Amino acid sequence: MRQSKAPAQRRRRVTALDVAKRAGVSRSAVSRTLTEGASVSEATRSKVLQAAEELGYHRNALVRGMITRRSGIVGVVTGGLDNPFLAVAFERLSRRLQQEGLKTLVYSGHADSDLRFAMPSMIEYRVDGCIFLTNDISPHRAARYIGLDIPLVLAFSSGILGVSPAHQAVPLASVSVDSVEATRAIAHLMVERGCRRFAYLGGHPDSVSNVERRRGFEMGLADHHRTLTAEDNGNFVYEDSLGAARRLLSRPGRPDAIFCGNDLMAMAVMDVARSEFALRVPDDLAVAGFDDIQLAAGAAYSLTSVRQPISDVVNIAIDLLLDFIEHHDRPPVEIVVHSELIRRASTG
Amino acid sequence: MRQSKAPAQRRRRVTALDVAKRAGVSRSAVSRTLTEGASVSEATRSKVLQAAEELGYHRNALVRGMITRRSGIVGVVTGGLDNPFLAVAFERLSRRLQQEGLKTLVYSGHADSDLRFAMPSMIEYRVDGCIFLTNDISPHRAARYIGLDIPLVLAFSSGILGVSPAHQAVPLASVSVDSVEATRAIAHLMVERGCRRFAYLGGHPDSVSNVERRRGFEMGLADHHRTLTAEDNGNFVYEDSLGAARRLLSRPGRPDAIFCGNDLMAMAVMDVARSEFALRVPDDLAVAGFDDIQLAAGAAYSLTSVRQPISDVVNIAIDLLLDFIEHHDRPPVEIVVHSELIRRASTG
DNA sequence: ATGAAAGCGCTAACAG
DNA sequence: CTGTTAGCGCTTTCAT
Repeated sequence: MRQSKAPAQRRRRVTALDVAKRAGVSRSAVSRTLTEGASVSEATRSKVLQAAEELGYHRNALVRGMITRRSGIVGVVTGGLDNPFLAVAFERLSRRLQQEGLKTLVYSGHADSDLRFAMPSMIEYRVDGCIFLTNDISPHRAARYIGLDIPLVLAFSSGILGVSPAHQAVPLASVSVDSVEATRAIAHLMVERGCRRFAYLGGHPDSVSNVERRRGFEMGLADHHRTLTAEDNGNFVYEDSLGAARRLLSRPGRPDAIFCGNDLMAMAVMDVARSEFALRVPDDLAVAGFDDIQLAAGAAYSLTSVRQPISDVVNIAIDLLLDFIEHHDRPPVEIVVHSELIRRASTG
Repeated sequence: MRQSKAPAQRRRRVTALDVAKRAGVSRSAVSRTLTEGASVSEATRSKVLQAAEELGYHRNALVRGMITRRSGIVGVVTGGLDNPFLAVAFERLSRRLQQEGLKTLVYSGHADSDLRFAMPSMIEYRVDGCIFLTNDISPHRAARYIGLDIPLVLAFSSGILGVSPAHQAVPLASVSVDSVEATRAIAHLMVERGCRRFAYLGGHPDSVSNVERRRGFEMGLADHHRTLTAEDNGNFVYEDSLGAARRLLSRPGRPDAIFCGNDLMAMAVMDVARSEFALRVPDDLAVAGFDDIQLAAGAAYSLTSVRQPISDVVNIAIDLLLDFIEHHDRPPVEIVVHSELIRRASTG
């Protein structure tokens, strides 16, 4: 924590004792008045309230948290809010927490390496619980958070699903989206449309979501005895995907169908295909993405995508977390919600 | 704050005293070891460190904050992270704070009404300072935060500029972007292109940014003796702007140039114009936006826009805040940074 | 350089 | 219903 060298010269804030004196009651009376469901007479209550108002008293939640062993703070670990999908999810998440009377303490870290510092810092601030809002956490990293004795829920990322058999199952609570069914359907869509050369443009190779999305697509191809003919990596971001798209489209045996690990990458593919290769979508190239971000529905892209039920995931994750906070010993559960394929013009 | 009815049954965490006992030293020794620049012998230091490691000790930042009167927490009040521009700014902001060793406590609120609860809650958690990351705070609301005795900086929103003369100047520290010059240039661009009927599609009518952006555009028109012929509101979001675009484009005397208060709205206009009115951009309709979000550069829109120097604003705002935190009595300053017009195909 | 002791502001347990 | 009395876990004088 950043501490000044010079002693803090900040004006002392009004304390409960100040209020008590002014109201002519005891500290406890003040405390009780401000505590939901404590027994205080109406007379005392109003005296306290008035004194508090006059003095501009705000009770110190830090101290309160120390005593009650409940800080009222939930840590949210996330990375890449420049991804619109995560940004929307984060917005929903923090709103819901707020609604529950909880504060949101953010830790943003991109790579696994950053995330190493996330938990210690959360523990120092004695968060009541923690939510991981990211789809690029690796199972390996996730495994480190077990037994930290802090309620923890993974949102949009499952602890065990889609992981290579070599990995141990990771008993972390999580709420994830089943992407296999929908991405499989995308492959079917493309095959039935007559596409012949299929490419996958992915993100961080060993992230659970990437692995799963790719797998679903491949399964769908396999259903029709097809396979991936090309693959590249756009790191889940628009910029990097421009180059990847160029590589993909410059290959001999250019793909006529590209499934992308998220919408941003799909949009990059469409932009490059249309403007640099004069390809028509979907006639020359079918494209599909994942996330169904807002602009995917717009006429410019009209992108076939997979919609994740953001609110559902967020709400379930929080319900789970709240339950963990109340009952510290609940065994972790893995919840999977379904995604929805949204067919649009980009796949015909 | 959410408090359980049942007493917290959470396992007691390791305390400094536990560590002290194990290391065979006093609490103070532990405290010193963990405090930057305190005098401890190397021998003591390592004993403490080892004991702490073995016990899994994490010092309680809440308590520390209570004593030092420095929580190490900065409150960030923001609304609408579904706006990609703000999401990116938020990401940058929280990263920089992290880098400074500070924690980020978020409050998300959309309307002014929500924001009413922001500050009390920040004060309860004894944040060291507060940053307002929003461009739709009204001066009226901003005025309420003066004299709260908490370091406060407005980012992307100025306290006094662009406000009707009726409003008093508001002495709040702020870092804002000068939009007038660039939006004025947009008007010039459109006029010189031969456009004749100019519309403005705006956001929350009395937000400072909306007022300013519109004003700059009007000034630019006035420079050529033109005026706005139409105006509508899309609330700074894509969805709402679809309807607004339809209204605007259905009018008799359809505009042939539309300047939008942000890129999302401009994209909605382009989508509607192309797909529903068969208009070509820029030939039949010139469009420009504001923010220069990532997809504005993409081939699909190639949108003329105004780039705000996000990192600069964020960094300056934090520098300012840190300074306020150290020197509580600094007079508030208003810093204005320049924006940059990015010309793209949407205006020819 | 180190330990003892005194709080920080609050809640909780206990008598009344 | 109320006030008194203990702490919560830590930093910080103050002696040593």
